[in-house]
Amino acid sequence: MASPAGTRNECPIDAVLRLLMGPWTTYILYILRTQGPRRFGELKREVGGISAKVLTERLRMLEEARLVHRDYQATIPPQVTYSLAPRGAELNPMLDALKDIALRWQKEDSQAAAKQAAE
Amino acid sequence: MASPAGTRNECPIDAVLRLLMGPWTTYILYILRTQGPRRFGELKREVGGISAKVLTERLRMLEEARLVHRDYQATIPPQVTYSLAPRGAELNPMLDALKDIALRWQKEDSQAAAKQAAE
DNA sequence: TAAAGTAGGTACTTAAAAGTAACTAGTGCA
DNA sequence: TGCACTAGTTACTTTTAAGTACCTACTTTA
Repeated sequence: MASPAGTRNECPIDAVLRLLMGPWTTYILYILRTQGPRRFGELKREVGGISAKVLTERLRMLEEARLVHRDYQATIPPQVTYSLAPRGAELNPMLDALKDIALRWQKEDSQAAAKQAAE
Repeated sequence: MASPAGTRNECPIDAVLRLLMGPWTTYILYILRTQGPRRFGELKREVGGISAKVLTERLRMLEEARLVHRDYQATIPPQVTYSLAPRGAELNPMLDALKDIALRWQKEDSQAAAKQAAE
């Protein structure tokens, strides 16, 4: 990935998009947003299909970016709970706006496809 | 990329994010948004560092998603002009909101880093 | 005559990301 | 006794995306 200095490397929009882009990421945030705090195992089951490795990677990245908060209880067995941090909640209006657009486009496209099929 | 059916494959937010996520994509849209319609070669020079292959890929993808409009004039040499389509403009409020958040976080983080260094 | 510009396409290589499987420690349970 | 549970980690393999380099046809310009 060349991306010479002075172009997109310093673009703050890209920095945020890079957090959201990988597979599963928005889905993880969606679950924490709508279902509330979740433990590692619950999250893994609810996301469905994600490996422990990738889930850990995503959570570590989101934690480092302070979108998600990690609460570790050193009980036996250990209990780790993830929740949406304030910064994660700041994304909500943006994600809602994005969802509106995405749903509208999806609807438009399926209507166009149906019209196409009827002709 | 496993992503079993019924999870993120059908998530419309992910469908839109997948359009924006690759390197260069938001930068291409940014140029069309702020500088207006641009020809292929101009775009390539202004993005700076992108290869013709990847620029073509991105433009084809954005065209297929109807975010960008491609105007081909079969002159010699051919003249191809790309412009932001209505759908591309629909993203503007969302991208502006994202930019606000991204700039705020960047500022917060650099202030925190400066404070850290001063201690 | 040869280079440069037009808008790409094609083949090949490389690097990053994702997936898979096995492993950890300590306890509860059958 | 041995498996399952907790929340991961590690090593290895595969897939995907991106980068590099070279090619096209036709014209203008030096």
